[in-house]
Amino acid sequence: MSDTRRKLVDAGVKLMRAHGYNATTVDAICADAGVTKGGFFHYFKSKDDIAHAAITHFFKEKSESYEAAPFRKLADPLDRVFGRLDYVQENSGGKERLTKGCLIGVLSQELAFTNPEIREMCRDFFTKVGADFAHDLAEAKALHAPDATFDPKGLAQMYLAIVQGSLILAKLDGSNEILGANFEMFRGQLKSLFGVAGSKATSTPSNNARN
Amino acid sequence: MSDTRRKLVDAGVKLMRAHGYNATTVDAICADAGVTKGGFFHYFKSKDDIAHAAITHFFKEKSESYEAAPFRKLADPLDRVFGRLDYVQENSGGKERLTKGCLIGVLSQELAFTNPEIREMCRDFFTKVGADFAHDLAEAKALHAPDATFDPKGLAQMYLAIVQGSLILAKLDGSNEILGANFEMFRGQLKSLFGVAGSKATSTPSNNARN
DNA sequence: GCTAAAATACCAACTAGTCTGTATGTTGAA
DNA sequence: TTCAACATACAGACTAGTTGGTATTTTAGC
Repeated sequence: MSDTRRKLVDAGVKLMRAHGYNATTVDAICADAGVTKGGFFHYFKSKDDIAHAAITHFFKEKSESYEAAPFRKLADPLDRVFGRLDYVQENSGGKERLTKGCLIGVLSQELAFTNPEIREMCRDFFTKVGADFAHDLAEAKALHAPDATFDPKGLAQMYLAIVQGSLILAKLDGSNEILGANFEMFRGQLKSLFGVAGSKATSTPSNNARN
Repeated sequence: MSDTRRKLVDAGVKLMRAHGYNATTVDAICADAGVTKGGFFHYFKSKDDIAHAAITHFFKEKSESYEAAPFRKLADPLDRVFGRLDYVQENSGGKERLTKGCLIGVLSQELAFTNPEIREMCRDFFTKVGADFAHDLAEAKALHAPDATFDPKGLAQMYLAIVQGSLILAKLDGSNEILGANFEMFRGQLKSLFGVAGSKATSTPSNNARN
């Protein structure tokens, strides 16, 4: 893969994450990547095209990151559930001034009603991320709370909404504290649903990251 | 207040809700309102200016709507808590094809890093909506669960995140079902936190709206 | 109560600048 | 010499905002 192309995609992801699709100009992407217009249109046939590439790249990067994350190795699925939340928090910027959001969330808001292709790509992203989490939740339910009535897929959707909503609020505060606070509540809800009294899940090694 | 100005603001709210700030052109607002450019710039000194007016109008409209909502009249604060959720659901579009989101959520995503004034207006909106809900939550806590450890303000923030996050996901689905599902989960969490066994809150007259 | 002046409410056409995308040129490697 | 990988320059469309005007309403003097 060409180095120039990669630079352009990186710049596209970075700028669109921060400012959205419409406010990100091709010139700005070129400037950030250190490439001229000719170089840009050599690799992408339109601005729309680089948005597709940005989403694909963003998804791939996140997938690989989460695939290799420490919580994946935990044997107990419920530990993986809580471990995932810790991991998301650790990788969400922390305390320094927040200057980016979720690319998919931003593009969804801006283009869902006008760009069906991008809408489907965003939908696919959330479907896959949600299904991945739901998988752990279902395993954890089978193991720890087989008689509970909650729906793992519904819980995963709730997780997605909390993340995306928290990121919007975090943008306004310029800090990601809100994500941590909301995750802490979500953990409580999960513990309640899984019948964790506060001993099992809270004492696992991966579940004390508070950033 | 001039009728023309009101038409422009209505068009601005409508178009920005659906497409965001940058994708909404002044010409489009004028066309939707049936006014020419000259008319527009007679009432607003810039595009930025009408965004301010749109936020103010949106906030005022929502405030009045919620101030007059039926749940306000309920005596028990916990009933008001659940009644508010019902009310939000009822007024969030329902089943027909979704063509709008939350103006404040959209503008936050797009402008939080580039337009400090609008960022503060959005922040103010969420602060006030959150405080309003937190007020009921605090009263409900004092009455029903004085020994519980949860923080009403934190719960209200969670509520805001769930709404905003659900609206993003709803845009992708073209339906608001996800908001209903997530609210149902949130109700469960609230019941758990307030120690409602399923009898008290679920049997109140206002808490069975499922749309 | 009438009228002239002034302010308000708008309109149509235009400007200056920005944006995406194209057409054409250059360069270095195979 | 050919071709991929860029660069430069520019065309065409679009956008925010301006200008200069006209119709309508409001105000003020008599």
